[in-house]
Amino acid sequence: MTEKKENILKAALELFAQEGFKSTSTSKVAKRAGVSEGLIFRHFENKDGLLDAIIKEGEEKAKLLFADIVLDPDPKEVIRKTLEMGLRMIGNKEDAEFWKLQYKIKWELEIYGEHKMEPLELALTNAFAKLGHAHPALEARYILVNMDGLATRYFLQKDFDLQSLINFIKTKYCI
Amino acid sequence: MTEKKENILKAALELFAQEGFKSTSTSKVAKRAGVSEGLIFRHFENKDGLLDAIIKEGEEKAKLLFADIVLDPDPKEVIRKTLEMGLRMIGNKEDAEFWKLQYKIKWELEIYGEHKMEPLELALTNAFAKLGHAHPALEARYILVNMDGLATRYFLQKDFDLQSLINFIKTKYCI
Amino acid sequence: MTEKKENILKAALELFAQEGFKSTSTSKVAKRAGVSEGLIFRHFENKDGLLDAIIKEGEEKAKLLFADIVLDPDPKEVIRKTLEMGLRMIGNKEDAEFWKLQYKIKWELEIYGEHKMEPLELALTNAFAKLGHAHPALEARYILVNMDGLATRYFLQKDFDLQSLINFIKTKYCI
Amino acid sequence: MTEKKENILKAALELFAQEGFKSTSTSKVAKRAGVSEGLIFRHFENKDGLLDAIIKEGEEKAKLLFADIVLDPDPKEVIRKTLEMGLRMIGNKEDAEFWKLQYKIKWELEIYGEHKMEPLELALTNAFAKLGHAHPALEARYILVNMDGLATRYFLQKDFDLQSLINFIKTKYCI
DNA sequence: TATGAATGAGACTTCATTCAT
DNA sequence: CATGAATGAAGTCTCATTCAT
Repeated sequence: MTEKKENILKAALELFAQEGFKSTSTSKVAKRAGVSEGLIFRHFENKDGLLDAIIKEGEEKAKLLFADIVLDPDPKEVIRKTLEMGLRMIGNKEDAEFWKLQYKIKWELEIYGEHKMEPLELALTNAFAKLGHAHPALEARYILVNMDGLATRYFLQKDFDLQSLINFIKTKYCI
Repeated sequence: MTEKKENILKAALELFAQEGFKSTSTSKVAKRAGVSEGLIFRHFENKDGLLDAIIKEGEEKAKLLFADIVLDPDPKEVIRKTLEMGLRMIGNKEDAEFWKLQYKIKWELEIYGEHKMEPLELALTNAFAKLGHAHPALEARYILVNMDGLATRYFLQKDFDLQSLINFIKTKYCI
Repeated sequence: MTEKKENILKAALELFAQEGFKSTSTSKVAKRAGVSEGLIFRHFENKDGLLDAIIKEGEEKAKLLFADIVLDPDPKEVIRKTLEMGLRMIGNKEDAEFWKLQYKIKWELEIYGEHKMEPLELALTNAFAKLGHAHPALEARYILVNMDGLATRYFLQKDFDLQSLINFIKTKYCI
Repeated sequence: MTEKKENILKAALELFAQEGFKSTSTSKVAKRAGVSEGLIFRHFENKDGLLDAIIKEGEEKAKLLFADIVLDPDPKEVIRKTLEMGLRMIGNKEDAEFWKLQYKIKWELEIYGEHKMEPLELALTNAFAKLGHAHPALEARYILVNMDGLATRYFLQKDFDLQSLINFIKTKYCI
């Protein structure tokens, strides 16, 4: 991957996350990447191809993040790590941008990509079962739905206090 | 409000909800509304004005919905009604479209409109306080964050079972 | 048909005939027509649509031209008119442009449109049969192939003397 | 001439003949030739240079073809060979492509290259004179115009029966 | 000789908006 | 109130050509 190609990906990620996919013109991306507009098409064929490349990169990131949670044998840890996933997602500016884009894209393109969450949901179901909960599958889904709610708020509500709400939720799960 | 003006609003609501604001051209709106393109601008000045009109209509709807909840003196009822709000939102096709649009717009324009939720959050805080919860404000926020998560899933995940998850949450609040 | 729409058709005909379809940009057409580029697409949807419109106009013209020949009961007249068709095609600048375009398009798009010639070929076959020729169908085809050759030369060879060659051919058919 | 240079010429000939000069991008040529795009410019300077090279090759081929006709002392043979030239042009796929390109180029660039035909026209004039025709120059031109008509039909009309029409023309010249 | 990344100009097309009717 | 022709800016994408390697 050449440096310019990486610049394009980075610029596109930033702009798509800030202004949305449709609202970001390829010329804006090129300008921010310090690159001729044509180069975008040489490397990614399409504007859609550029988006795909970003999403693909995202799936890799998500896999890594999930792997650490899913493979933990301690059920309490699985739950704790899931809840803290949100905080890790926004640890640095680049990560935050990346995850914000994931949600923006979901809404703009209306694809949830539930299959990506499946391993995590299964691991959580398992964890809740081990801990003796009556409806482990529902508990698992519930906690993940929570994460979507938190993301919605964190990314859209300027002064949203993510940290304290996550702490509060943790107390609910006795963590 | 003339019939044509209403057609425009209806067409715009449908299209904005389906394809997003940016992706919907005024000509598409006009075509679906069975109206000349110019008429949109006579009635709403610009495309943004059309969106504003739709959002404004939305606030009215939301106020009505919230009023019923906020004014209930029974704290358990406040919580129950809040949880069931989601089901009411999607009772008919038009309502579902309307609420889906609200979320799409939020993500596309990145305005959460937290002020609209304030009365409801206060009422919930109050309710949890009456019921003796330790952190009524956090409980209130938590439950609303949940609603956003549910909406995210319901609108984006094709086979999401909203009903059973709401029922499950109700049991958590002993309702 | 508004005046501007006609200007577009006229400008496009001229430019397509002079420089070819592919080599003529829509912006050039718009400029020559004294019209905004967007208007071309409002009226004709596509650059291809613009070409189609021109071709369709052409078919009408050709029909009129052929009708006069085909309907003549005198076989000698049918042949004479066919041979002189070439001269009529180039009677004025606009007609010449039009017919030149027809040939340019044929070669650029590789569609001969043989069905358009069928009535004429039949009429000629008939005429040669009446005159007692041994192979009327071949004579008919031969004379039409000649016309294509004449057009090729007339439009591509700067100093080609169409008139005298047509006169010469006429003597071959004793006309 | 290196192998790659020949590949380029071959690919360009094929593509220019199929899709036209303007419609064929240098990148398409490079791809079909299995060569980097830059190499085209190293060998031919520009796209026009590539076309020139192809045309120049064509003139050589035409010279060879004409030489055999022009040098024949028997006037009947000159005429016969001229008439059969068409069939020889399309003997194999590569030849057909080559000659088709010559015509496509003529129409796309509007250069007839009449000088190339001059020797042949003179030889034909001579032949018709020897045979005692009244207007040998016109006869010569007429027969060549016919060839252009035949080429037009053969290359553009899918089901055109070249052979039988050439045979028919031969009978006209008592050959 | 040969590659392939990179460019800049320009192609076709869309779209919000204006305006005469 | 309503139409629809018309515009100009901007959007996505293509392409001949250059250049460092």
